[in-house]
Amino acid sequence: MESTLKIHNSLSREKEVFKPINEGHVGMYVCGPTVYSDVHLGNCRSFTSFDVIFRYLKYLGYKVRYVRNITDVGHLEGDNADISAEDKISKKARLEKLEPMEIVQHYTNGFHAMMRIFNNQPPSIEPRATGHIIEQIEMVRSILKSGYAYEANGSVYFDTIKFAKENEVYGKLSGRVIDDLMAESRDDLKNQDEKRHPSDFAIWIKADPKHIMRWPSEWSEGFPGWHLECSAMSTKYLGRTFDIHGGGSDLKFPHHENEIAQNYGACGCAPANYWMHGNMLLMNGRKMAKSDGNTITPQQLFTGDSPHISKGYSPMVVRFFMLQSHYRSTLDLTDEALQAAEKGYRRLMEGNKLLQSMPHPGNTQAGPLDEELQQLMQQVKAEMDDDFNTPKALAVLFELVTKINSLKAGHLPIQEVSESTFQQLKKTLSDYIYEVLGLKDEMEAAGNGDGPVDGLMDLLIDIRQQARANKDFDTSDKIRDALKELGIVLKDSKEGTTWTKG
RNA sequence: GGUUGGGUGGCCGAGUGGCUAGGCAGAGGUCUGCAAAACCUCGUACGGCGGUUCGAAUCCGCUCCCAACCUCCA
Repeated sequence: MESTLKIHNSLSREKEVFKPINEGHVGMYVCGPTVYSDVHLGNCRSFTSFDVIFRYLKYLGYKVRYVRNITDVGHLEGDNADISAEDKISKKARLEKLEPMEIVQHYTNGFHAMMRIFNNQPPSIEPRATGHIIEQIEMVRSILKSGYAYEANGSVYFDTIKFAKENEVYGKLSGRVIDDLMAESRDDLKNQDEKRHPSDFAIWIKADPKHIMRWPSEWSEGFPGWHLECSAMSTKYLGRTFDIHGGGSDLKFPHHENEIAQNYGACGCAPANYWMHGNMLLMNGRKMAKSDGNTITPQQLFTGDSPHISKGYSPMVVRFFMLQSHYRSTLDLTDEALQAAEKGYRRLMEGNKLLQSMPHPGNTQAGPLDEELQQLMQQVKAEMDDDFNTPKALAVLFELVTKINSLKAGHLPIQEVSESTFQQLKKTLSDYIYEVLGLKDEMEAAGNGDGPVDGLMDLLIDIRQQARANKDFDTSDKIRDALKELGIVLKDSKEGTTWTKG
């Protein structure tokens, strides 16, 4: 497979030509959610970005194994979390008087439901940390064996200083300066006296007596540290070194940096060739934060039940809104921007619908327009090949929509468009909109539905046409206005009248 | 304080050393019974100050501001 795909690699901070380890196959690991609360809208953006990446890789013909984990143990509360902190799931379970696995199940279900609402495809494998305790213990053993970890009071810590001294890789991804790291004195340890150095992190944590989640091991009854699950599960399902590792940019440090250290520590090799990081979602130019009220849940966004927005926006409008920015840029969520996205989304979908309903007249001869269309279609792919540039790809799709509308209106000569280009255009547009970008048509289409509505609409349109023919504009406008009240918009054209919802 | 990434027209958002991004909003026009939709035309935008260059929003330096992560303080 000749690949022209370029991916921005966070490790090199440059766009690199994508070369998979196994020709035609891609192994991709994306850090999934810690299921201790409802999905955050920012997470939805991140997973949507990787969904499009997953979709496009498949569109290119790759056989993709997409692994996205569920973290259901090990992620600790608080900053610089360690032995003194509490596991997020465990804490929630204690507060709500539920089994930890009830918490996990509840929020996993919610997460899945939300992914479906955003039309994100499920990953190929979705492993859970608690389902891979054995693999994680195995990995702790390997790291201990290679000398990059030490045991203290039943917990096991990764020795970052030793690792950093002996390997060039620590800090490379996040740009940490190792000298600064080492310069931190032992006085910084405070009550983390089990650690030899502040930057060391736990890979196995001895459970204190009141901790609910615990598994036996040779070091203690305890649980694995956060970061370890991803190292263990990516290795298990994708191999020691695989193609793409993704996640939100907030995971670069410490999570991904430590993951890399663990994998090197366990097998002496890099986990992934390409690291990809999505950027954050802002609202009104500031970060979303519950503390100052600058936050909105996906549900509120859909219903409009929030002081930050004037109305509800459908999931596909939100998805389209996200796709209009590049995954590596921050995206500012504002009411105005969402309104613009809603109109843009509809314009795109209407354009495609119109195209799909247009017949080719036959007897045409390819002219300049034919070539122009061919060029635009190639450009869509070129934009996606350039580090999944969805905003540029969309811009080109909009140029095609303008052409389509002009063809329909007779402003552009359809005689210049060959049958094969026309069919190709139909396929390209719908492939990109539905398969690659993962948009869905939320508007009920006219004409191809079932049930009595279509018949009723035909009748109303017919009555209105007659009224117009009789210059009875009171009646015709009454029909149009009343339908508009019901959310149905009539569109008149030379060929007749069509209708759309919304 | 450190690391990383940003500051683009009314809003969102691409991009690039000289050639139209795109969407939305706005102005004018075409079409229409009137609208809507659609099409055509229109905006001398690139945080600030210097520098390099024939030419910079795009490269360099300084400065201000924003965000994420980390650190410090509490």
